[in-house]
Amino acid sequence: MTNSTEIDRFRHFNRFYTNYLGLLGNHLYESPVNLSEARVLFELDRCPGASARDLRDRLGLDKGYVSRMVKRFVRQGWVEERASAEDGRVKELRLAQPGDALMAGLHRAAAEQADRALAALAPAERKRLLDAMAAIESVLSR
Amino acid sequence: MTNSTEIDRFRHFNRFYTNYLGLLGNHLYESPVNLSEARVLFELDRCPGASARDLRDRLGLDKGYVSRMVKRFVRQGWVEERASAEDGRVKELRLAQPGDALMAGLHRAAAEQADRALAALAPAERKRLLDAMAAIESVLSR
DNA sequence: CAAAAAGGTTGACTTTGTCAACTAAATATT
DNA sequence: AATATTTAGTTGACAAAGTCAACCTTTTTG
Repeated sequence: MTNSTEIDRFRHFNRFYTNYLGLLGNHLYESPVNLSEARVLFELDRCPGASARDLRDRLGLDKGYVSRMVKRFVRQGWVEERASAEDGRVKELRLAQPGDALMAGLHRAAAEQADRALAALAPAERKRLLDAMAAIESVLSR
Repeated sequence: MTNSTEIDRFRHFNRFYTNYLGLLGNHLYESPVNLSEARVLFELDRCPGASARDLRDRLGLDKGYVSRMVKRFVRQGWVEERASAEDGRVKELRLAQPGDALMAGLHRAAAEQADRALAALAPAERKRLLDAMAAIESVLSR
């Protein structure tokens, strides 16, 4: 059993950061996609050729939800699908050009927002923040 | 304009932690409340006597959504409301005993989950994680 | 080959969240 | 003091987000 103040600190941060991300995330408004959709597009940007299965595994989304989402993205021309050579059941998904453009816009908006958040900090604090983020990720990604 | 790799690092962490919280948050399943509801109850636990207005300000929720949520909580006996002495429009909200019990259960479940996450780490890593969390919170809460 | 498992689709549905119009109380304006 | 404006909360109607289970097809396993 972990020390209970450690548990409290851990939980406190998670609440804090849930709130913080909620504030940030609201700026995703005025975009044509919601958070889950943005995550899917982002994943396809990062991993062209991923399958719906990959997406739902990596992002923890529902089967039917992803299926419909992808279908809509294809209809909108953002994503294209092509049958996998190895497995006749799966479709490889990748961003089509309009999807790239959309992602570029999302990236730009997100970068501007990140910039605003970081620019408010003194250089030393910014370093402290980014080092701490790297530390967390390094500890938790195992 | 912030250094672009700083922006990338910041955004990278936010994506990473969104995923991480998503994984954690799914354990809130098998609970009778969803994330927003849990946040509201948590806030009432922390700040007895808060108004619906306080809740929607602090948590960024919709007026009508909060109103209905509170109404349901009252019906379920989790929350009690009493008219404010100073302002006839507002109702002071606080957890009733069954709400306290519910919160205790949520706290216990969340603590167990946190414990599982932390117990998987070596003491040195755990310290590194918690220090990093404290650093982030201290930098960002200004 | 037959049976079981896995990827994906679809219809029906629930949950979650939003919007705008409204009531009543408080505050500001003349 | 009377009127206008603003604010807390409520409500109906609705939209968005997400879930569930049945189903078809292809692949894998026994």
